[in-house]
Amino acid sequence: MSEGVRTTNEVAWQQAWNDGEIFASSDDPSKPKFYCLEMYPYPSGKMHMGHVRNYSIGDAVARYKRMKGFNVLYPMGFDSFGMPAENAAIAEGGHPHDITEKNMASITEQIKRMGFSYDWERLVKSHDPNYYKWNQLFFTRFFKSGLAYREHAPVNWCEPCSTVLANEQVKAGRCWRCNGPVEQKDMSQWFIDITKYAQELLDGLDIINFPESVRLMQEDWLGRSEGVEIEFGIENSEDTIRVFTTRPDTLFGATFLTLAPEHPLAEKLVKGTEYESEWKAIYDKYANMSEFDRIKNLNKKEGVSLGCFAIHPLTQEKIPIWAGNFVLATYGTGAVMAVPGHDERDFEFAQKYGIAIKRVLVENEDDDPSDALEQAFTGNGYMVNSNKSGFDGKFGDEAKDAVASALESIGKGDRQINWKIRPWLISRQRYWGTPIPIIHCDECGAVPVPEDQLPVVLPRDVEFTGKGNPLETSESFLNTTCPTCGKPARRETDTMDTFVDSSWYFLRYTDAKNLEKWYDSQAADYWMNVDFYCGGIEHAQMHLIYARFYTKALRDLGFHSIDEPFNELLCQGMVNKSAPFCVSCSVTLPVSNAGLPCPQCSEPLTERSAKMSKSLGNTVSPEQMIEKFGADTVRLFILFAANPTAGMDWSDVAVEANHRVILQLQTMPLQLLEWNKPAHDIDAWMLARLRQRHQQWSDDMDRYDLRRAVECSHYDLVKDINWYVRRGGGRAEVGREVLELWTHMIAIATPHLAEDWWSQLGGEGLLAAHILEEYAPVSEEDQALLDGETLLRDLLEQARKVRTVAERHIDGEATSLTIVTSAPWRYEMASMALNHLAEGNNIKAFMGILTKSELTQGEFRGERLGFWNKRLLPQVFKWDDEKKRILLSPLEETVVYANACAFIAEELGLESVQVVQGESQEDDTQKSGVAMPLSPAFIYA
RNA sequence: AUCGAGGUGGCUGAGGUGGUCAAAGGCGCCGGGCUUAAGAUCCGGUCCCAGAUGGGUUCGAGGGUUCAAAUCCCUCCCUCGAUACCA
Repeated sequence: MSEGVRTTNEVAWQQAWNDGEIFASSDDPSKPKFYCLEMYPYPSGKMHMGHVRNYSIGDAVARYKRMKGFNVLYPMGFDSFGMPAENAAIAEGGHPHDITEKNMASITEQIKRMGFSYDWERLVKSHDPNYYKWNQLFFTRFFKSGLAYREHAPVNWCEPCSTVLANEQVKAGRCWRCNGPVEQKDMSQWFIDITKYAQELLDGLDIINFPESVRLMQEDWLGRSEGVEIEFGIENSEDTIRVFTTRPDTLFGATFLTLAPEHPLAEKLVKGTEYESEWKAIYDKYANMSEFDRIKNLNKKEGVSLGCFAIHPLTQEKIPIWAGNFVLATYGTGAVMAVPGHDERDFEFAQKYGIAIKRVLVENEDDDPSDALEQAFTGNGYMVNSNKSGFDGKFGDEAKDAVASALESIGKGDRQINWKIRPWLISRQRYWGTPIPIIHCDECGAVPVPEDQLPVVLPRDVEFTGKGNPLETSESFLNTTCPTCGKPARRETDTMDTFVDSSWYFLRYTDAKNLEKWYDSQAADYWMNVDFYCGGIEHAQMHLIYARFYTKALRDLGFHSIDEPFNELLCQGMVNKSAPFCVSCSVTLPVSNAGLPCPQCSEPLTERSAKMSKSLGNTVSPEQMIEKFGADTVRLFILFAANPTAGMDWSDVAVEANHRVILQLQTMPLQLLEWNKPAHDIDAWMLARLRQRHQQWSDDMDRYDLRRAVECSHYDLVKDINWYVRRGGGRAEVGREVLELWTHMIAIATPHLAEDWWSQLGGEGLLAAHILEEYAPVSEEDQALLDGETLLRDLLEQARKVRTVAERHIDGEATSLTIVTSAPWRYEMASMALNHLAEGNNIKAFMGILTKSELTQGEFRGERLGFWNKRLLPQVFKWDDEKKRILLSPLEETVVYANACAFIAEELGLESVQVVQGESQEDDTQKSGVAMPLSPAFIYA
């Protein structure tokens, strides 16, 4: 290593940032704010590559915005309540609190070692009573406003986790965390009514910048459907059955009604009849079946007749009432009108039980209404067979509307909107979460803990046996007095879902040190909403929907005035690494199988990239990588390997390559600061290039295209500088200017290296605190300079290619070169054609224009028209946009080359180089016919 | 099964209003020059066959439209993600 080149001491810079409190942020309404956030992690013991990627992206954005003069809030915290710590306590002894604190300490250290620019002062920990106190306060406010309530209802129970789960946490009938089966249990539980905000949550999706996939997932989850609730009378009964349908246009095809087995009317209708035992059987079978089993039995339609009849509201026909397993008690009214002709489920059911299938829609207007249905026709169609006037022939929305209106006019139907989303079940029968601040009193019922008695702190005197809720083992916690009547009472032992914690932590960050209040509403209004939120897509419908809901609910209670928490969401891709893969078994195997045949089929294995996981053993430890290459290398690699949203493959070779780049970059300040050459024409080019690079880089950063930004700052600029030097540049002033701006540009990915540069430059203070001045955009003169060098580089490449050929002809080494540029009329013809195309015209029409043009009159007509057809026409399509722009610009190729003759001669090792314009007076070469615009003829001698 | 997103050369990544597209750029790799040396830099190569500007086969597979398709249309396959009878 040459003298003066510094090896970056990353830890020292981290210390300096810390000592200088560079990243501490304060409210400052005079500056534009930027809130950059990553999803706060659960503190498992180690940082993994997914974290590193996530935070490398966020940190780059935060540093960029800070540099551009924004007042940046970039906080970090821990989602530190949750089951893993409690499970660890059960399995290994210890206390969840201690386990959590220990894990947090170690992961914090690792995160800090990466040099991320967090404001650690604002650290938020979910398990801190100063945080969860406000969970409790919000809950009591929700309770008072009716948004939170307790209800005895069937809920999802996960036995392995021994707690209930929210709907969102049941994935394919299994627990999102442990993948255990989920059963239905009737329990008294706490809910927050997110459904009140369903419409607003849906509407908000249009104004925020979420990835399309997330938007769709949330839309699906909210599940808005418009339809009609229809009332059916029951024969010989005062009762009625209401059903919800989105397809009122098929009402005339309803040949039976189906109730969920749990529907209250079902029991009533069969009570004491011969049908009771059959109904009871199906009720017992399905009412408590786990969701997982139910899904397994999907498509096995099963039902029983209830032995009575409903009255069709429009035709007064008698239609039988059934109970069926495929009707959900919790959606709509728990009852459906069955239209086997136009619904697949009803069709299957009707076929199985021999119920009539009636056609009431035809696909095409002139189709035969009496055609039998081979299968359900579920699309929109033209109404037929209604036997009433005013319906047949109507299609789609018009048909739905006609039926809905008819029902409304006789008071038998109401237009309604139904949602799939259910109230959020927040009770958990576990210890390690926020205690729900409720006291149960025999006299007064469920009473919220008064706000001045909050927080209700988690007690330490509990036993972690793995059975039941540990809170129930704490007598000191359980026994209390009723805040209303003062009599002995019991505390609620359920704790809150950890997603409650993460539903407002971003608000707490805006005023995290406040011990008196949840947060100051002005602070929240100043910082919110989050401008850039980066995290994994796995939270698309849990966290990201709860957080949006909480923001709205808290707004309505006057805590702030923000509608949406997150403006821009970026879901970063996964970090993968190759693992053995068997093509014929289509299975990925642990890395221990590398080099061995497939254990199942004995075929040789190939490699395939797969998500890093412990089970495959294809993980890479961030700690080891930092140890070996430093944080800057890891960050650079991660940002450069792929777009933030794309999956990326970990590659050891590529990491090393990036490390070499870092080593090379370490030498740059020394090199640039030693420049002492005199002024040169190329100086202006270098500065123009610098402006261009800065502009590209800023544009890329503004679009969060970090890969391209890093390519620009860490790769392209190096090449530019090499070219500058090669062209004879090396002026001290230029070196300084380049280095100053460039230092800022490299700081977003490699901040430690940048600080080294800054100190070598003698920059004031720490670079991380330095705001980049407005930088001039690329001017027209700049563009001309840039274009000129582009031409020159192309020329050299072409000249080299021709040379080897030429030297065989002249039978020896060339010593001189004559460059013959195109004749002026060729340029003119090219620009005419390009303009013609740019105006959106057809190229075929150009011939007509050409024949009338002055260019093709007189003695040259044949030659020039031939040139167009044979040479220029195909070439017109070959030029890329840049070349087209150059051709249309005033820049003269001949002048560019002529000014660079000495350089060309030097580059090619020639004694002399001349440039002549084709067909000019100086041109005695006879070679101008070969020359094309931007592609001159070369004559070596 | 349904609904999204997507499949481009070792990787990354442009292009996608049909025409110089064998497909930009970058990375990696290979060869060479320069060097005491180098991670620096420069030149060349990197689908196959040629080697004085040529030929062949390519943009998941197959078919179609066209003078012309990576680009348009159809079918299929694969990958990833979401959903799980929502009436």
